[in-house]
Amino acid sequence: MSFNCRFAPSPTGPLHIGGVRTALFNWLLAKKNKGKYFLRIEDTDKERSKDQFKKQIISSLAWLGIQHDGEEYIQSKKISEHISIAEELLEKGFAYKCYCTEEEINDQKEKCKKQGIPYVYNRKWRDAKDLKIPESVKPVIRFKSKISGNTIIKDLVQGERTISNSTIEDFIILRKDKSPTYQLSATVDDHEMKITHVIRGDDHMINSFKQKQIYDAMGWDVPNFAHIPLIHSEQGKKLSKRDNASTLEDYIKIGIIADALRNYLLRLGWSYKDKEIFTKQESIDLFDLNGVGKSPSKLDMSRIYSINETYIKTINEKDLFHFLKEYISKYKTAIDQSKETVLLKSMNFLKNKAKTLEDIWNNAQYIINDKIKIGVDDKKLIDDLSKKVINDFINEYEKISSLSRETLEPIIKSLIDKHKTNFKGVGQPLRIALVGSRFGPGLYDVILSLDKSDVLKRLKSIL
RNA sequence: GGUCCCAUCGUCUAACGGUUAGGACAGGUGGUUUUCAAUCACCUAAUCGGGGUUCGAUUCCCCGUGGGACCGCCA
Repeated sequence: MSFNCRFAPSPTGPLHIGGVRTALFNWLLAKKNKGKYFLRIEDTDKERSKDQFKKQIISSLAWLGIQHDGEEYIQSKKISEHISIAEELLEKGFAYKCYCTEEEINDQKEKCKKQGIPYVYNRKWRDAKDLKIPESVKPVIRFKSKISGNTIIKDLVQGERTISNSTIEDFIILRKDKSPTYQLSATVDDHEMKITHVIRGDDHMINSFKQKQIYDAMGWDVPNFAHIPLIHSEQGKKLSKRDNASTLEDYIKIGIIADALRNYLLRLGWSYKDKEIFTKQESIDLFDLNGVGKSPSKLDMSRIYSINETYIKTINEKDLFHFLKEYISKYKTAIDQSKETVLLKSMNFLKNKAKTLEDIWNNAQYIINDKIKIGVDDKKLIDDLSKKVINDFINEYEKISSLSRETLEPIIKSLIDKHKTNFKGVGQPLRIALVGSRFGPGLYDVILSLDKSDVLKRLKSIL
């Protein structure tokens, strides 16, 4: 059996984290089964579709490492084919022209609302031999939905789903301006693209029942459906654009790395035993629809940070540095080559205190900025004794010919003895002078990462 | 309101009729440490309620309760 999957977003806004997960699941299923994964841009809403969003969707997915097979499929280019299918359905008697005006429909909806009964289009023109066709009204084409019986979909995630056909109205497939609606376009395209597995959000369940009827009418094979539960906000509602941190961009901005987010999204709604960390290859090998749960899951920021931290500490430092550089070039100010060299050498300890790339950036500020800023509270900690300590350190430090942890350690120890204090009494003033804060990387790491002249300059300037 | 659906620690989830209900994140306590972090050890914490079926229900069925999705000439 062949596996053709697709992700079909509409470019009407930035790519949503829920959409990203849908794309991931489609990609995973295709890759696992040696099938194809396609990207289809559903841009038939001319008003709201924007080219910038199309680009953003493609680059976001690329960032995550989800590469689609072939060219992206642009739905708007296929409109004439969609229209001809609508006409075919009309000819074969599976669809009909409806001359109701929008006002007429709205009136009916109003009435139903007042009476508290559910609105269903009254099928006025479904079998309207006796009705006079109004000259002034441009018709829409409606699909003749089944009136009785049930439709069953064997959903790969949800199991067997049944709906009473009477609850599905005669939905519109061609608008009065002759443009196809989603129900038609998506169905025709999925058929044209030979899609075998449609993985999409649970909010599409009803659409699958409608679309199945189009497949049946055309005599086409119905694809397998898998409706995955939605991702909820912390408030427990379907994620909307108003929720913060709901677009991919928001996570990239705070310094989440792609593999970590991919791993997080993978485990949101899917699981494999007790395993938490999956390489990309493992996720392909182990993924299957049986592992997808049925209930919606909430976004958990602390989990994202935690997985990101795991990745930051696990991946090799060269790769990490590469990600950091990419991050800096996008969101921070550029740094020069010599600083980059120091940074690369310092990754091994800068990363230890970081949950995100932004944390690494912050930890590295004392390297990046020649002029360090000392906080007010930290400045207060520099008393006369501190200055004596710093001064003593300078004298000893200047004498050292080869700098290393081994040569530095005896100096610190002797200063602790001399001033009858503890490590904090010596380390804190030095760290403040060097980093600008009493918090920071390990003292030896700091001293060794800076040039000798730089260390002296910083220490002297505080005296 | 109508239709469809979901329900295990705060969160993500494991246990596909038999476990002291497991893991991870978060939270807490303690050890270590060079500040902050990290790390190590330990702890707290869940089967929504009620009925069945069964020798035995987290698991199967029914009814409540709670939550969600959909109800566009948007996709």
